[in-house]
Amino acid sequence: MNTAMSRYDPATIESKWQQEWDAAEVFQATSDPKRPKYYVLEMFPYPSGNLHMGHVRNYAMGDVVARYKAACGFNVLHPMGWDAFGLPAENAAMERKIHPGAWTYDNIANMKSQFRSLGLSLDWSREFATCDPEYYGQQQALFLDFLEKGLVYRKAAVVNWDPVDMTVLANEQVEDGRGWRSGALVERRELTQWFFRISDFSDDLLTALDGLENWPDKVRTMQANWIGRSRGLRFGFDLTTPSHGIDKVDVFTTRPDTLMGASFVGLSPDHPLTKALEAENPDLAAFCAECRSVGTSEEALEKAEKRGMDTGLRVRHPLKPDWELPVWVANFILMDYGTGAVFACPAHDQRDLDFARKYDLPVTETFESLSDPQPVTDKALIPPKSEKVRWINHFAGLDIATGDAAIEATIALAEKDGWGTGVTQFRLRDWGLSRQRYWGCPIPVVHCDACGVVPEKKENLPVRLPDDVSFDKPGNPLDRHDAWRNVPCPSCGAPAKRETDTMDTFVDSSWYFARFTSPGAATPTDRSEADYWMNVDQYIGGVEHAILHLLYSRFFSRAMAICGHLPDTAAEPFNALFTQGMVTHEIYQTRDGQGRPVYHLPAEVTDGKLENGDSVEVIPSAKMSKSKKNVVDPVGIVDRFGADTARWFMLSDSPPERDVEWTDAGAEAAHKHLARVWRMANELSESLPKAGESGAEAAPKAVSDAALARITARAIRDVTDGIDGFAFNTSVAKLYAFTAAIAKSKAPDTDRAAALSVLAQLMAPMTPHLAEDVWAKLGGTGLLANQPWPKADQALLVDQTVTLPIQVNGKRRSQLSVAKDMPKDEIEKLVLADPAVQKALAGGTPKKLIVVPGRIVNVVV
RNA sequence: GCCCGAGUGGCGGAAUGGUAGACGCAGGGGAUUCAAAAUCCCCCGCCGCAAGGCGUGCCGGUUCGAGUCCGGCCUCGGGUACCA
Repeated sequence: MNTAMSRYDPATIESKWQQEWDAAEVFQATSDPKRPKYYVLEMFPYPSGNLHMGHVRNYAMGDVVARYKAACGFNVLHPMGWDAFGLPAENAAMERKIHPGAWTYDNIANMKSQFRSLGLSLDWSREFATCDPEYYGQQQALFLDFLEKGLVYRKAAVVNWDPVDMTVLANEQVEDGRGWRSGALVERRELTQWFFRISDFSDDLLTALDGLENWPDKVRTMQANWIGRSRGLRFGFDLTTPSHGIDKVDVFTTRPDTLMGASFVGLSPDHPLTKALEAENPDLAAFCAECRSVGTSEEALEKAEKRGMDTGLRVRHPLKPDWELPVWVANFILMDYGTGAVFACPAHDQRDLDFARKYDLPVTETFESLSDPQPVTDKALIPPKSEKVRWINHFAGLDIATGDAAIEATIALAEKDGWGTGVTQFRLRDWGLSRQRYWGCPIPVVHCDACGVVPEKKENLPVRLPDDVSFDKPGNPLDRHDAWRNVPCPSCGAPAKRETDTMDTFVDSSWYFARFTSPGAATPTDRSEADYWMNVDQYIGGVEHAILHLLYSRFFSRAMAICGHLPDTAAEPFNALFTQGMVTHEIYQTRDGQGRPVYHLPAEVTDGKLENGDSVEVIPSAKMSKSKKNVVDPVGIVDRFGADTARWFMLSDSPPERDVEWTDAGAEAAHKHLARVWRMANELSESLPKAGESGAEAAPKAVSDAALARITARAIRDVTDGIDGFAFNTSVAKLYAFTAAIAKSKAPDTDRAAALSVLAQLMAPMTPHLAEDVWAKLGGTGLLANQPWPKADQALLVDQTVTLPIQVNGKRRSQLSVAKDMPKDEIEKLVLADPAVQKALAGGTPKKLIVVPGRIVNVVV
């Protein structure tokens, strides 16, 4: 026997079958109205330079679905591209003096070759990068269409400004209120920026969530909370003395029923009245400057210590004009929500209560608990709005009522008496898309002194990014690129200037799925292709995208449908969503001379020690990240074990929606198993008739051995159920068991070969190269990638007898093997005769006897 | 801070409200081998000699029966609108 031929050698078989698939163009998708389509998409990657294990897991899952659906007869679209604009390229440009485009395309080339080694069933003919002018040009066309439909507008908004680097910072570039490079305290600066009118769609985006039945509930809940519809009252507090031409402070509240518990009126540091007061009050100005120095992120604002300052102004209570309330500026009031001003009711709001205690402001209860009437001390009384409470001196005459009823009564009263209006408010804000950066899609407008903001003409698209830029100075290189900026006005022809802001990269990823249906089209989409392929039938990606990316994409699909680029049926673009967990790894750490942590790559650590013998501290698993050096490079794993092993391991053990820990031992076990399957096929192939010999055409078709046939039928059912239910880990477990059963079976080799062929088919979505090799060795005809999915023989799935566990008082004491359809009374007789039951009864009769047919028996004594 | 998840043996995990721990790893024992690697077989939640008891992050509840449902916590993770 030739030893080279008797060992599982993934390097050889993987490249062999990849070439076969390419040559046969198995994965190229062509629209065909006569066939049912299936569009499977994994969130496309950012081209950071290298694939990581999270990618392998994500794309292995998508590949399982794609290959499985193809085997089930669908015309499958499974494309791939690159989310290629973004900050890291500009950082690389600054740090390494390399053009962001060159850096990005190098990374893409590198990652693509890594992708190809994984043997994914991708249609590479549809590949594009969002930084390709052909792509972003169409994105600019979409922007102009949105502009025409009134879906985009400009308004002032605040950004993080680094006064030393003279540049706008992303939230992640702000650390403890300071710029990450300069260390300077950040300031909030107001700029005029472009916004998508996503908030016009708030109601629709919220109610349509109900129809997304194949989305995880958690994602729908998160989106619903994010959109945040709330019913409340908008009304004004009159100032006792008008200030700076302002005589009234408008507030929005979801708890107007607690108005009699009002303690003070609070203003955002960014409220117009605050700003007016600041000009003449240096203390207030200093306080507001401090409030603004924490940056713009909601997290930083909310986590900051709750602080405030009395403005000295007073307002009248709308229900009792002789009741005056102080007006405070407080750092926890957001200008972006409601009116940027609130009234505080400390008795029924924890944050207000903490604030009131700190500044010694009054705390007045407006209702008390029915079950436990206690005065509020340091814990606000906040029962569910559906719970009945006792009202104290309620202005609408309520006594015992729920919060919900009191809110509606208050709104009705306010509207009747004309001092307030019931409104439905959404938390969702319009989507600011302007970015003061180079490496993004240019916003295709021109600023003309005479004509104002003028859209670029569509025939002039794409507005290309200039290549000759430098990153040696802070700020956006487009701002100082006069040759690029200075253009004639598209409308009047006079000298004008291009917009130098580029688009948020979330725009790029909000429609790429639509572009994949016709990546070369001269318009954003080709409607016949989009009509055929949309929607995405299965979308797969990280749960970290649960809100922003998915919500923006839902908005974009609606907007594209309005502009005619997508059918109305694609307003919800993703029929089913699956969110997979992260890949984690232990972290290995030592300390340097100053006690600072030093991290080490897993590859540098053997048995808890470095090469020089130093032992490392093992920190529990965390998401793989470069800075913690707990990354496992897929390239190394593919070189060592093959792509099939990497894929198999990433699909085994952990449920796909949960995090998975990478361990070397697990990878080795996966490899061992694949080698075992290959070996079995190799051995069996030698005992089968060789091609050309008599009987060779009688390649294995069906398993005739009764026991093995039953096992095979069950394996088909169980593995299929696992794939259908996105429980790939249980499919893998069943495949392990099926393999062991074939190995143990005493059935004739032809039967075992037939069973092994089925195993290959079932493994094909996960380990496609190995499966092809086994299939071919066992005499399978054609490419396995083109074979239909095996069908389980239903007759073999039915059990004739069933084992019933017998519980006494809920604890298992015995069991009983009975015919599947034995009547209840017969089972009861057998149960009562059981020695363990007899013993428990001790001569008495059971209080209760529960028989759940086919499942369990419980005797209550 | 707020929103959303997750927590089961030494480890990853399985389990329509119905025998907790499938399958895999690690560990132990054995077979094969001159020896090893590789491979194959068996055992394997904890305490206990045993009978038996205890066990799904913690406390309580519903139920004949709870890992699963409900209430209250704890810890870890994701998001928090300019990271993608």
